[in-house]
Amino acid sequence: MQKQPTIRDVAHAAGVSVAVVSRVLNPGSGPVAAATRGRVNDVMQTLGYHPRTAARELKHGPATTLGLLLADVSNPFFARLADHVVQEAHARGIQVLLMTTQEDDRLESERLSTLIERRVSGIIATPTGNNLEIWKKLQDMGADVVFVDRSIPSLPEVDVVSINNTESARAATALLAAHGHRRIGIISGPASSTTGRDRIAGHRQALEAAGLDQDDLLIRSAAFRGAAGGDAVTALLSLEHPPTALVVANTAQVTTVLRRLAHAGVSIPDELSVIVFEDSPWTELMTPPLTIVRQPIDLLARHSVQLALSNASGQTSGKPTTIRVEAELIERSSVARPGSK
Amino acid sequence: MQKQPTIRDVAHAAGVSVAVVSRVLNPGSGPVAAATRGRVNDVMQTLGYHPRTAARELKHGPATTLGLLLADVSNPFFARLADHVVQEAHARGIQVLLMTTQEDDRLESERLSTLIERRVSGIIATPTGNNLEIWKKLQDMGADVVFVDRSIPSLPEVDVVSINNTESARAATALLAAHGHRRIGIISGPASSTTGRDRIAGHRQALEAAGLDQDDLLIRSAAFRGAAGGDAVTALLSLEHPPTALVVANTAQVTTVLRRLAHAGVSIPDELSVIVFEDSPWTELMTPPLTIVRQPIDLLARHSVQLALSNASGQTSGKPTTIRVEAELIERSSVARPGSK
DNA sequence: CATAAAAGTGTAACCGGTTCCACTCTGTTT
DNA sequence: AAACAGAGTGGAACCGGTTACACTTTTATG
Repeated sequence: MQKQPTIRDVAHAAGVSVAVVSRVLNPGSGPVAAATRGRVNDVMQTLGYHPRTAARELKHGPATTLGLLLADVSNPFFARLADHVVQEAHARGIQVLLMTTQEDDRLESERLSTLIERRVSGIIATPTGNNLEIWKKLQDMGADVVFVDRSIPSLPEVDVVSINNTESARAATALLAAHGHRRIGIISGPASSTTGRDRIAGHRQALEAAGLDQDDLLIRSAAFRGAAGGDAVTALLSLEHPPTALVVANTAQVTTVLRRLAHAGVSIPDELSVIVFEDSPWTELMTPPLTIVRQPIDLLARHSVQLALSNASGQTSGKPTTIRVEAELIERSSVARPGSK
Repeated sequence: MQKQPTIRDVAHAAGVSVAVVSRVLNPGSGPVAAATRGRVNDVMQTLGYHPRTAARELKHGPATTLGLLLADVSNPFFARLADHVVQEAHARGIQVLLMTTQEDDRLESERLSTLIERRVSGIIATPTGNNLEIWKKLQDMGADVVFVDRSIPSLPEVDVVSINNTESARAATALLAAHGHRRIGIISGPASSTTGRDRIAGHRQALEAAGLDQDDLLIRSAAFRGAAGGDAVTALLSLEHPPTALVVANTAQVTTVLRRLAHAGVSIPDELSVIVFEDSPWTELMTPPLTIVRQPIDLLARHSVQLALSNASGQTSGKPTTIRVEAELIERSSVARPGSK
């Protein structure tokens, strides 16, 4: 990497002071004669000058970088979220530092340290649920943290953008109940996650509204990573009274669940009706096409970026904002009446 | 964001000079008495001190940030690539600035400017194919550019990591030929992309080796974005002599192709044998499970990061490196003998 | 025990921008 | 004609780290 020209090189070559060059660089920061501006611009062009972000950021904090801290990006849900966040940020001239936690507390805390050292203007994160002290510290430092998808109840001061998990799960289970199912299973996220808990709560609401028994054996919490979804399926199928319908409310485990069902030779929807929380184009290509809960990822992203940046620009309303967007239940063909087997 | 403590605050509180604090911060940069080190560390702890990356980067270039410039991250292929790149980078203490081009030259050039201004230590990119001058300039600046997945032939000086596209497509088409297919179609990426061209070349090699006619009507180039894949399917199906087998060599268009086939009521593999370049878990869940070409994304990522960083550390071998990893053809059930209809 | 070598520490310059303030030079107002 | 506003510019301090160098104190060596 050979030496790049600095602002002083440009100033010298253009026969002006660095202050003038800086003003050319930041229109509105002071007056510059049109002729001078032209000359400076020409020099910058021929010298191939690019101002260094690092130097600029030394003065003021970087209002130009956003930290995006996700569990992982292999999961298409997070991938699409990342894509939209990046686009929203770029549209505002902001760059995104992407980090992943692999759902691991220790990694999460390391990533957070890095973000603190970078003095990023905002952080959008799917928290693992631990590292409470660090999140609190970040808040005290005045960092603009937004939790997306999940949240941490013991940190009520943080802005949150998520889908209405309770309602989505309620609607899914209600649909199955309406088809006449009386034993409806659910495989949700870990109980330590708000998404996991909220979806189970919604499920229970629907059961109660339909006047159905609440059999805790039909409620399974599976970790986000690994093959926990498959194991939950096996457990459900080997029950004395297995479910006739299943809500897969853990997006990260949908494919492992379906694989296990296929291996077990369970036919959908004849033997088992299925609704999945997942919006991949593949769900429609399955045989039968799957009934899904679609999460409006673009909205999640837009609101998150907006919150992270509006806070940064000092519009601290004081109260933390919680935005809950509605998911959409899309009926296809994986739900039928029970007992058609 | 309230005022954060600086190195001078720490120095003052610990009763030492900033030089000592800096040495504590960077072990190996000079001697510090054990007692002093302890005291300084304690002070940093209680003050909640975090050194600012921006200040550190002012001195030397940032050997700590990598630019990752992808088409988009909605595409699971790029998403998994991003995931692995981030993990590899984190393992080396490097952060990743994620940017997307949406396959748009103008956006690409904007992103590149940003990366130049940040003086990132390396760039891993899937180039759109344009912006030749900027890439060249980056090279002249001594930036460490690595093209991954695709490349630009007129920039032979850049390191490239990709799969062996020609061989992968050849193997796919050869498998279909071995099953007795004589009219084999291919839907590949745009002719402007190396992946698109190379896969078509491999396809032609296989046809020739099998002694089959080369009917250009069976060779379709579809853009990466939009629904071009579906349209290509329609075109192929409405041919006077439609193909009996199809290679979908454009990962971004696999689902649009399959959707169109489903809508057209084409049954796989009875009416049409299919091989897709795609490694989603969903391919195995389809009816029938799809025969696929699996791309070793982890290897692509590992090699890219390695190249981007090894160059950065001054091990410029002089000659550009090209690493080609082999894809794996995984036979499942979407290929059968023709005419079983 | 003399003396060289090494350990421990502090001062100040530097990285490359931004910005406050002083200054000059027009053109305008009374 | 004096007073003044404001455009245009430059000098120098500053942001928060790193580091070359000078200096003092220990420790090792013959």
